[in-house]
Amino acid sequence: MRILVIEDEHRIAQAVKEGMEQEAYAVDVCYDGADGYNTARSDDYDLIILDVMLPEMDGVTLAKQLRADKNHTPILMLTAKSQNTDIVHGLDAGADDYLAKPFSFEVLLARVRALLRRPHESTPEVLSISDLTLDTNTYAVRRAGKLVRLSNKEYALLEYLLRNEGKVLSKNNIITHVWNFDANILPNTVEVFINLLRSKIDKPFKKPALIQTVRGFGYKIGEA
Amino acid sequence: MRILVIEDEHRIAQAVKEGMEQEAYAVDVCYDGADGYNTARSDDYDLIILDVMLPEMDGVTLAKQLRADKNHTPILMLTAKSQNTDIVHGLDAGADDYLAKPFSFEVLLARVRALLRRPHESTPEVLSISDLTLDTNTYAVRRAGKLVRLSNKEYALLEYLLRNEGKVLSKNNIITHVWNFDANILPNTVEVFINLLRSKIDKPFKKPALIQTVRGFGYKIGEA
DNA sequence: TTATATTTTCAGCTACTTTTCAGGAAAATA
DNA sequence: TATTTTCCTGAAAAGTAGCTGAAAATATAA
Repeated sequence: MRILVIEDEHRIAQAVKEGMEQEAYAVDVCYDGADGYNTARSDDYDLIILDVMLPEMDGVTLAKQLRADKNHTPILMLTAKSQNTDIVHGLDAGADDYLAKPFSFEVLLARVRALLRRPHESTPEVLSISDLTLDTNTYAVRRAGKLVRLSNKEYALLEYLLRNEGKVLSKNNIITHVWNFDANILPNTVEVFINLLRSKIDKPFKKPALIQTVRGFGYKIGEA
Repeated sequence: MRILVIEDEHRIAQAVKEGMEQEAYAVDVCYDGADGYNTARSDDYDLIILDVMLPEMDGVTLAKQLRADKNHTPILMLTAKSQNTDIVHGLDAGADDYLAKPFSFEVLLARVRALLRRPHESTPEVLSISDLTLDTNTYAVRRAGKLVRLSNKEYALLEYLLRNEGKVLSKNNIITHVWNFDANILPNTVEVFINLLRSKIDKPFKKPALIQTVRGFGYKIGEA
């Protein structure tokens, strides 16, 4: 899950970025509206967290522009304490929810999850396929009932695969979604992590492998 | 446990804040209704203490608004002595309890405790797991029957872990819940307090440790 | 005040994670 | 069959998370 944060207060941007990364989201940050608009346009984000007050281009204009471009990425708008009129403009402009500053990280996280859930309406807390389960609450991953210990990146990769079950994901797609777009990662790193995952959830089990290579295109998770 | 106090009389607000912090609650204060509404909306509090008479937005309206937003945080409403009609309006608007000014701190504390207990209805006053117990009334913590002395923060941390038994809590999550959201605390401080707790409730006992590290994700309390 | 306890930061250490590298295997193409 | 491309994989290198003893800062008590 990739999130774009457009916020000129570095302190807040940084806090949001770090917190979200902790939760295994890939986060990019832009510090002004114009930059944010371009980045949002040229990249495929799952959510945009957008401050109203921004240099270069304000949040309301930015949201309007994106919607005019037929970009439907969910937008969570941040408003300063007493800019209640902004809220109206914001929702008007196409934002999907708003949050007044200062906010707690927990609330932000709850809203983000709600927005990310929305399209599928009822994303369950436990993702699963065949006898593999991933519990987003406890971060516990099991295959055939056996608990499997995964590192943060391994977990993020598996979660991304599971959320796109059956779909073939290219290495670049995986890099941009599991890592940040400004992360300078070789495609081979994805191969290595696929390998790590396989050696933990596929190889030890005498069962049909769940992670498939689709030569020339990427990887997918699925049965058979 | 995080409490929001919305009260324009600084003297009272201050007294409540200090008293509650003494009792190991994390307290934030807002001095007018609009500010209070936004803060309550954007933050995940466990209880709101709300004055009826407020500048910008009165308490009854505020409570109604929150309930309309589907915010179910318990509300304890403060009314001036002879505003008995307010009480009716207040409870009508969604307040869970009320208290007439002037009140003694002890009474306030008792009500707060009652309200914090209520949501789960059957939330016991004694939290426990395995042979560890934490009595929210007396603040007594025991492991294997032995009384363990904890400092304020240690207690708050343990209580938070116990109230989320089995769930993995990230360091950021812990910081926002056990400290105030505007607290500038290094993640390492959490590590240090986990260490302090362990040295009091886990290490001295030749038993399986209760506090678990989930590397890359956070901590949880639970058996095995 | 001085002493005492609590809270917070700091610095060093260890183990684990992440990333790169280099060579080899497998599949596709000529 | 040789060549090219893509992927796999073991191992080295670089980077990071978490633990801990101790010091510094802060709060509380005597």
